[in-house]
Amino acid sequence: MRLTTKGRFAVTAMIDLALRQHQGPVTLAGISQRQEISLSYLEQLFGKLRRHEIVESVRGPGGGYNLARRPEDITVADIIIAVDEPIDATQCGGKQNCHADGEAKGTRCMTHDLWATLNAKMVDYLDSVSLKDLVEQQKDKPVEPKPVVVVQRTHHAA
Amino acid sequence: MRLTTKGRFAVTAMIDLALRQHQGPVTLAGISQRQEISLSYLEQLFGKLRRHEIVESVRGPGGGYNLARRPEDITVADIIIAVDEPIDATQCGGKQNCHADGEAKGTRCMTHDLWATLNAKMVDYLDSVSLKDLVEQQKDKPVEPKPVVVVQRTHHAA
DNA sequence: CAATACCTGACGATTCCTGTCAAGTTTGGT
DNA sequence: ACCAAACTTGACAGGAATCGTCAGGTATTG
Repeated sequence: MRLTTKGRFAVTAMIDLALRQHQGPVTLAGISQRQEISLSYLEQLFGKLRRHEIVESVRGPGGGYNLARRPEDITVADIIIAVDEPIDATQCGGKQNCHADGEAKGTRCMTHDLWATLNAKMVDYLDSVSLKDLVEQQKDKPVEPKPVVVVQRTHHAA
Repeated sequence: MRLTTKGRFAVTAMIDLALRQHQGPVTLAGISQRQEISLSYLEQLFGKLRRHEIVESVRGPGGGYNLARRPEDITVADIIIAVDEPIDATQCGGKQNCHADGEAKGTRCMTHDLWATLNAKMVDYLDSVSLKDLVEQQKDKPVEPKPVVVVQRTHHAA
């Protein structure tokens, strides 16, 4: 799983959509204005989200996008995977020399397990966060001035 | 924290280095051949790793790179941060409109917490894995008799 | 007709990865 | 001791891919 700004934009847009969808279809133009994301980029993103059946579109005046599922059934992982699509496995996914012989036997695919585990952890976490969580979290603390917390070197308590 | 193939290459190379450094300095040419990473790219990567004092260089014939610290004191997070350097905070790190006012008050920096938390989780995990762990993990199960997965000759693209 | 989704193409900017060349350091011959 | 060669790092240039935007069009529906 790749983690870039693309996924961040998609999640941001989806949160905006989730916040407003009770008012009927939400237009991309509105999201564009509120979140300061270019309309063209949103179109690309929502094209992918629609094809992954995360959102549904309504055409014509008064149209826009709706969530295709309940907010609690849409996770951050769903969104990121939808827009980042070309996930490669672990460098050796298709290559035949992953556990191949040769002098580099041990070293060739050493990173396979590492990335697989890392990827699993990330997906695991992102899949545990739903749109509903994000929306509610936002409502709980609207604009709280919180001190910058530096999370560092803590032993992972997964 | 960004997660791209760049970090993966760096970690792969560092594992190769960790495995061989007891034989003296390890050349990038060797790593390039064994791990199939272009020499030029390795040079750039190790330039950053050296400036971050993760590796040390020895010039001249017989030269190469050594770990600057013990394997157990070098984490995957160190490596990825070294080569990916331009970590942005969370989109609003430097912007003043993170918790700014305006009509989009609630939605503007909604993703701040999400990405901050995600980032912390990732760094947390990556920081819990040292080079020593990776090397030992590899030695534990050298070539486990795992069922050969289907060798699909898809586009060899990454 | 107007508003909206939806598609295509093109574009600058940034990043990814490779190729080539210059500079430094040790080795070995003379 | 000296010079040339071999080996290595270090730095610059450039193509390839991606990122994000812009402009234009078509289709659908109120």
